Amino acid sequence: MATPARRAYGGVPAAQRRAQRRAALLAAGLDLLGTEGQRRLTVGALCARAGLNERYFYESFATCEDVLVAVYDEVIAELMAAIVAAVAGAPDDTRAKARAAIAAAVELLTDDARKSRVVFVEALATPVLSARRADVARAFTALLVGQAQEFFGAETALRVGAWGEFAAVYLLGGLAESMTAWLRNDLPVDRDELIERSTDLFVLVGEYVVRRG
Amino acid sequence: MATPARRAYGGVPAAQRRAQRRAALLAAGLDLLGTEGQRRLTVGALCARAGLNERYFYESFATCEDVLVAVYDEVIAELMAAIVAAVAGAPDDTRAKARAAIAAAVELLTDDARKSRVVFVEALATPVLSARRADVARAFTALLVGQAQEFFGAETALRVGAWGEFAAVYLLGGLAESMTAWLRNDLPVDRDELIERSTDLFVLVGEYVVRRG
DNA sequence: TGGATCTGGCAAGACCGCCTGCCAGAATCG
DNA sequence: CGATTCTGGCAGGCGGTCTTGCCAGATCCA
Repeated sequence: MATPARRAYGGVPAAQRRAQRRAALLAAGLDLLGTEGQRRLTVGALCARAGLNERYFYESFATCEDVLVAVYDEVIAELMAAIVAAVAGAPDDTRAKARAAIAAAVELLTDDARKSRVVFVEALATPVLSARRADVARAFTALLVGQAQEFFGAETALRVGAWGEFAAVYLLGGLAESMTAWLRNDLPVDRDELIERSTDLFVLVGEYVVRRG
Repeated sequence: MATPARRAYGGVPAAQRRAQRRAALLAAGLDLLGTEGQRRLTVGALCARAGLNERYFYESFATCEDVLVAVYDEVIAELMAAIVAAVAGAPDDTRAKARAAIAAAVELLTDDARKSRVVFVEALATPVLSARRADVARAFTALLVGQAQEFFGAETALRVGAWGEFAAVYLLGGLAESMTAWLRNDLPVDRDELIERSTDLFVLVGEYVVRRG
């Protein structure tokens, strides 16, 4: 902007108006990305859905890719926070912790199909996001392995090593695929069964890895 | 074409030339889709990579989406054929059959990273392909459930039902995620271990479903 | 050899998205 | 009130893609 915002307008200070516009763009970004997909995430569509003039796009972002990244990071942060909170609030028991984490993820991502599309579909296809998704996958794998170590003890953890990481990747991939299949109505179970049976598989595989590692 | 091909040229009959051009476009399509992604799959790029004039695109396809679908179908057909052949040639034993199928899929998709990208990435993001991918996922799930029924018997299969389908989706999702993680060098195992450990998990989950179904 | 067909190259017109710049009206501050 | 700033709308140059049409040279068939 040639003339940076300084003055209050409509009783709202300049900094807050900027923040509101940025938030409106992000909300529009989640909407577009989660329904139409990355191909339709254009400056024009974004501003039209946000009810803003195109000029204001460049006030908050330089390119559409920046919006892509910001939307993705927002959803991932929300997901991480929900999982961490759920695990912290669950009873001190392997299965209860696992169930709480799975339930938090499933509920967040199936309550809002846009978020699930962002995480499971759009994150893969765009170059900028795929690198980020790899980081996220590593983080979730580490989180899962770390949780398992807390319950099975550090000595067993040492034995587990690559096997544990491999199993964690499998479980996360299976959870992702089962969520997308469920959202397509391709899994003849209700959401509670989805959570319960996923927990069963997490526990089964976790115990198997410890036993055999 | 205003004047349909009739005459031989360069010693090659018209129908064969058409088929060669179509095949060249499909090869270019796999190349572009598997490296650059759907965004770069344009008429111009396709014909440039195929060494053809843009006019010839419309001889074999009406839109770029048609190329997308043809490339995807080709890869899936190849994958299905490799799996079916591997299963048919394997010893009559649960684990051997499972291992053969997994090895065939892993080898085909990791030998050619373009195919893995088409199947695991591009198939999700494009509307035309995502519907197709859902069909493919159902087919693979049915194939896996069917194979399991052959070994555990029809009576147990009846008990298994939705549980078996759910577990099959999980295993296929896990296999997909582990392959993409392996291709990113995020799994500290070699390809034989990837196959062997995947087989372990398939057998583990399969037996669990039958036991508990 | 002459006419028909095949081939690659090219360009034009249309559409779409990007990004900048200009404008008039509304709201604010001194 | 007057000057400044904020706001939405819009137009235009730029680049990319699509699709059709034309052309000249190469090749084939009669």
